[in-house]
Amino acid sequence: MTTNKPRVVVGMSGGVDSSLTAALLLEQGYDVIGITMQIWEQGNDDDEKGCCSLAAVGDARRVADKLGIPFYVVNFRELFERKVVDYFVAEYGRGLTPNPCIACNRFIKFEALLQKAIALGAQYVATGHYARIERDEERGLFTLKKGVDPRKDQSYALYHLTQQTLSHFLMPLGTFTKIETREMAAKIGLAVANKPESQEICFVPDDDYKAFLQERAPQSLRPGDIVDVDGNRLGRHHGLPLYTVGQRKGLGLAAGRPLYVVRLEAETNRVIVGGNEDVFGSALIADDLTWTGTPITQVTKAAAKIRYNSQESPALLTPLDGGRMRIAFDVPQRAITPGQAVVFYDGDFVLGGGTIVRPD
RNA sequence: AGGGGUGUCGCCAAGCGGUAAGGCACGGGACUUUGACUCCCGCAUUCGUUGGUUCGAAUCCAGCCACCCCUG
Repeated sequence: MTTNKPRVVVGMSGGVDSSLTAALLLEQGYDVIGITMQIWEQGNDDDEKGCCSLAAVGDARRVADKLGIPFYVVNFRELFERKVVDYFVAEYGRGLTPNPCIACNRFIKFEALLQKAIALGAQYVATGHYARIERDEERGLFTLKKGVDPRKDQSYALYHLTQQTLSHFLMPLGTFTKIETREMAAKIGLAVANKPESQEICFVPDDDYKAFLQERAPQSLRPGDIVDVDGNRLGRHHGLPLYTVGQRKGLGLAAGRPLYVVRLEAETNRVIVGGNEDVFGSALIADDLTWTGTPITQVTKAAAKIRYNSQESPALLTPLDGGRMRIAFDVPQRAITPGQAVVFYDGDFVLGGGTIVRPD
């Protein structure tokens, strides 16, 4: 009954990506086990969304059955609530803008799911992310690279991967484009081949995070002043968590020209607004740094990416005391947002990243 | 109480006799494994009000109303 085939646990969400991942690894000769993580109670289970939607257990199970692989459902609800949801709410409460997907990857997939896999006798965990994990034999290191499909590259959200975790992860879709994924999925007859892309925050109902905070942390929504960069009081806001740097919609201010959030001032509970030109900054301070390989300990040129949906940009990285890093961009960046992640690249390689503390 | 000015979409604002620009805000959609940005679409049968002139008025005339300024 036992074989020499390496065993891999595939995190199956019920979507095309993770489904094809399982199929591909099976084809490559792995001993594949499918696992769907239960992370949140979802009221409306006909609403498919999120990379890890509980609602999709049915789809995941059907794919597993079709592939003929063992399938399990694990309950990570408590952990998810603590590591992702609580973090999400707390960050907003501090006037920051969190990225829950990154926290989920870091604590749920890279830690909890991996532990589960090991407990099941697997050496690997595989996900349907569009990123490449390769082995650099010369240096004896694992590397994390961008996915080859520039439109789908998800390496940014994976920067918390380290040598330790990289050695246990497989992301076979990194060398394919989304189009190819769908074609392959259709070719082998996966019913989920044409499921729509996941999006929005998986644990927030109706894509309305503001209503979610309203219900879950109403005490964090304290009204305050909206002030322009010169200190003129322009209006009132309904609570800092409802806004983020660079935001235009929702201010309700008719100034003849668009106004954007320049920064959130937690100490005074004020939202500072200005013109688009006021939203640009050329440097930032980051902390909570992690590295995929060798840490950067001296001034280094690299490319840095400020948010999921943006291009990385050339910058000078300067290590500071206290585990911090100063990132100075060659070209000013729009809406440097505290709480978001900054990820460092060398070409296609992810070097590591950190959390944006503030513009500098 | 006199004199002057102004009243066009939630805000700002074109229009000056020929059948309501635009910006902001707002709503919807697209994009998107976070929040944003961006893009696309929508958004006054009606111009303070009542009459009048005219083939035809937001645009001309008169009364009324409201607000603003000045003088008392």
